Amino acid sequence: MIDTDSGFVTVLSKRAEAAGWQLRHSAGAVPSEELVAMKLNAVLLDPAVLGDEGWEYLERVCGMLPDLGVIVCTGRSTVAQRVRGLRLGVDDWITKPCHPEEAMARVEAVSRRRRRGRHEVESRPLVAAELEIRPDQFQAFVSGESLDLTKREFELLHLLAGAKGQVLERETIYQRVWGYAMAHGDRSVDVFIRKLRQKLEKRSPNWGYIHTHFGVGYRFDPEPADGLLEEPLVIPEGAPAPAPSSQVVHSSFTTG
Amino acid sequence: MIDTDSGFVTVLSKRAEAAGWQLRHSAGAVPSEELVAMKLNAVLLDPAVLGDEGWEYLERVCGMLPDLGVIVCTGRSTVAQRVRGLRLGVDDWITKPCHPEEAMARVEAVSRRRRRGRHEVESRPLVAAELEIRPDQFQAFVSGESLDLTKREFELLHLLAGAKGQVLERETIYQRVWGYAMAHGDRSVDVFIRKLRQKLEKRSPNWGYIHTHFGVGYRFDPEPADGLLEEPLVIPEGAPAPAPSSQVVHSSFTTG
DNA sequence: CTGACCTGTGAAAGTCCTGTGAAAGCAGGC
DNA sequence: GCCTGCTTTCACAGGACTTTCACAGGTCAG
Repeated sequence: MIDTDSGFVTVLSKRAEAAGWQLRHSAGAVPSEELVAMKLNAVLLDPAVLGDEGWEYLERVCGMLPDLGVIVCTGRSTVAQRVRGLRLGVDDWITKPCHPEEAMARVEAVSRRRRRGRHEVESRPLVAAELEIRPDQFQAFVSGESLDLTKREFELLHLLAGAKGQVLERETIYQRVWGYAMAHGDRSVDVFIRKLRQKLEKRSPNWGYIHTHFGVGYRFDPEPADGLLEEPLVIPEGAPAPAPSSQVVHSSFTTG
Repeated sequence: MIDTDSGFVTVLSKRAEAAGWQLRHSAGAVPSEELVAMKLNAVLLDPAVLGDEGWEYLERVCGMLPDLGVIVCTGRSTVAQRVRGLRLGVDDWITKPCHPEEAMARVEAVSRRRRRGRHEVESRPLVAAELEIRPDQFQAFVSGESLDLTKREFELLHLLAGAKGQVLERETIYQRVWGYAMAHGDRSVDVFIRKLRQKLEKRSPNWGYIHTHFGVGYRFDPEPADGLLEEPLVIPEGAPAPAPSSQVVHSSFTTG
């Protein structure tokens, strides 16, 4: 909650506590990195306390944290202002003075819809080919042996595997693993994909798990690595070799 | 939209149309099965028109269609009523009279959050003859085999197939796939059409999918390739294939 | 039938994307 | 404070994909 109206803050704090919510309060703008770190469901703020920076701040927060619920609660406003805010990414706009119970209910409504889409498959083990992913251990295994994934690596793998078969765009991946919007030109996702591929191949060399979709993103789908040609490829002359799939780049083998 | 206030309905209908939305209107309760069938993003309703059934209806709809955005727009109400509604599953509660632009913005905000949660890539698979187009994979398949389309190729095919039967002009195609206006004399669309035809014929030789309309553009419409193909093309001289009706040019065969 | 115009085609030139190795930041533990 | 392991950033090289071009073949109006 970002507001300076101490009466309103106090009342809401009490109700929130009574409802079992965790509420943090600030009297001024909170950098979006800190908002990320707090792992909030939603933020309730009065942009008036930010002065001229209000709109800018709203835009920044909504842009960088598209998954965060944003509720504006402020004094008198024009239709144009409200529309501008809502278009900007604000989820609900309440006018002060407002009944704390209604504010609570609206925060709840926004959070509810936000949660709804979230993947519920949080803690169930996931199996794909030789790979076993155990969210409860933050680790993946191949025939009992750990891949020694770091936290980020694991989250990335978990996300991809959870959306098996679907192409996920870099922005989406970043947004869901890192928790905020990807900066233009950021290559972190690529780097982590490489690390994952390395570790995956080390323990499970005969499978390709992560596929690249050029210009789009990545897709998780275990496939036997048939790169190890069992047949000494004899191709009828005249017939051009079966074009290796042009777009889908199979996880390459680290040939050094 | 479920409301009886014809003025409000009319105004909103116009704005919705202008914004490119599809709006359906009813003056009374719509069974939830029908709501499902309509594949709505959101429903905007005034429970007052449902009389005593209002609450019951709201509860039923919110309960049965948790993924549907529900916005109540009604006359004077108490805090208790609004809180009850929001707790019940309503996503936003607007008080009449309200500015139509604000209503639009709030519907948009609810839909946005709804979509965001699902991280949904628009639309489900599309099937035409032997062809299956899967937006979630940025790829098209014929009997399970991928066509290995690149991003652009896929988008082009997706656009054409989505407008099945309709002739699309080059300018339109370019605008929708490339995202900006086509420069005069640009042949990119033609080139990509050729690539698509090649890949389509490779996997599905007995169907013609993309048709050229001379001087106009292209049209997607699967047609069995006139059985002539099974014969080792011996065509009676002088008499070419059955006279192409009007100006429709059949996709040519790559004879080298 | 002829000329102007449009589309199909193959290939070269150009652009942008991804994989990669390594160095530079950071945070936590000893 | 130093070390260690993790994350982020950087620059570069090889490729995949796009765009462009010139020409050939087809289509239409007169």
